[in-house]
Amino acid sequence: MNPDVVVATALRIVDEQGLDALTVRRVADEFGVTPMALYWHFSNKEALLDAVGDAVVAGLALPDPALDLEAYLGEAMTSLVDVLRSHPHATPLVPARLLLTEAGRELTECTLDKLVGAGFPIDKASAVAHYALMIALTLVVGEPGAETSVKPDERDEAHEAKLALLLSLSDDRYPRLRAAAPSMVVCGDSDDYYETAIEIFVKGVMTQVSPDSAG
Amino acid sequence: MNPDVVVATALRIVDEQGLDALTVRRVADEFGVTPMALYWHFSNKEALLDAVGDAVVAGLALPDPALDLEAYLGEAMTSLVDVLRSHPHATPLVPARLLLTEAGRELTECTLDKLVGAGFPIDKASAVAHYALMIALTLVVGEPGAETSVKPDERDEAHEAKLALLLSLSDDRYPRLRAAAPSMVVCGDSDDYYETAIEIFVKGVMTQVSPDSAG
DNA sequence: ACCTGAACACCGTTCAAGT
DNA sequence: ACCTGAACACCGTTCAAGT
Repeated sequence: MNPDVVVATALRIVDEQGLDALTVRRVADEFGVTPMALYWHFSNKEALLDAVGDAVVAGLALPDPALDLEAYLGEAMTSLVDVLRSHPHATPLVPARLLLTEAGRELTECTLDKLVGAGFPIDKASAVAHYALMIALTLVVGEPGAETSVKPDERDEAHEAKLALLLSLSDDRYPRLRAAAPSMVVCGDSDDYYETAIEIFVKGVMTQVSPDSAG
Repeated sequence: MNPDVVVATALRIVDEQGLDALTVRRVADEFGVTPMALYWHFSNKEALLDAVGDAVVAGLALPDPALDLEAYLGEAMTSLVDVLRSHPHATPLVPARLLLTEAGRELTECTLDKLVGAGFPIDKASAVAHYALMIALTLVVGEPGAETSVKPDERDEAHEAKLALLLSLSDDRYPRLRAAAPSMVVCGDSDDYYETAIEIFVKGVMTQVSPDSAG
């Protein structure tokens, strides 16, 4: 038992049973050990959670730095989304750790550089980079049909209940809502869901590039 | 003691001390009553949280339905952001309740209608409406300097620590990150932060409008 | 260096009992 | 109809003690 295997085990628990299922006692059980044993390796639960977040961020792929702003921003967000989708339940741990992890810093630095290079003042570049991270985050946590806030075993019932509720609405007052009900409950194509959101955001950012600064 | 005053008290606790501070026992104390007394009015804690979420959504202002897509979408997001900013710590309770509350349904229905009217297929309209909600949400929860995940009394230290850490980075490897450090830790102008994000998203959505469907 | 055992101050919640 | 009291199964964590 060492910090690395503890983190790996903790991440596995989170992946399988959600963030709430990660308790000090649960991890200890996994090693056939007293809860207090973990406090030798981690000063407290928060430190363990931080390490789990770091482990997720470490899986981040870095886009080619030679890409231009539009392409880089799209790749950066895709890269973020991909790593978060591989551990959706651990996603809430990531934002606090991104800038404390090598890969996250690298990605942010390069994103900022592309934005500044395109004429964004540093404050606005900073805001845009922040938006990009938060949107990637929220897309994963809020993916219709894959909500991390609902436990896996309760998902199907929750979806049916939500669908039934939307379909029970008055067709006079809420025709669009009723028509959209199935796609609000579970998204038809996950990849499409992410691609579309990223495209919208990236295109939106490009509308903010001042015309007189093309280099 | 009735459900309404319990919800109001719960919301006040959340506003003042964060979501984690909302415990059944804490609310009971506020009324000088046993924790179990609350179970007469709410079947469990989740039901209380739902009611708090509903109370927040009830404060939602509805934009003028006569606006066109671009204006309406901007107003809708601004409206969402405004109501969430008035209870930032309660924000995580909102997404699950939006479609279960009159005001939320109204806003979503009208947003979908504008999108469909502009030529979006219903599935894509549904996705875009979902993005808009989630982005409003994440902007509030993740506002630099106002993170709801950090307790009010620990915020200033947390900011200083984060700033110091960013500034301690190598200027050779992370020049942009260092330059952006102050604006990453706390955002200079909150209103600007929200306005910019909304503008980017709305402009991005407008790039998706197919040119042959202007009515 | 690494782990145990007992204890503490918290949780949400059930169930029977009071008025 | 509305609330209490005692109890249960959980939390994270401290502190002293073991090997």
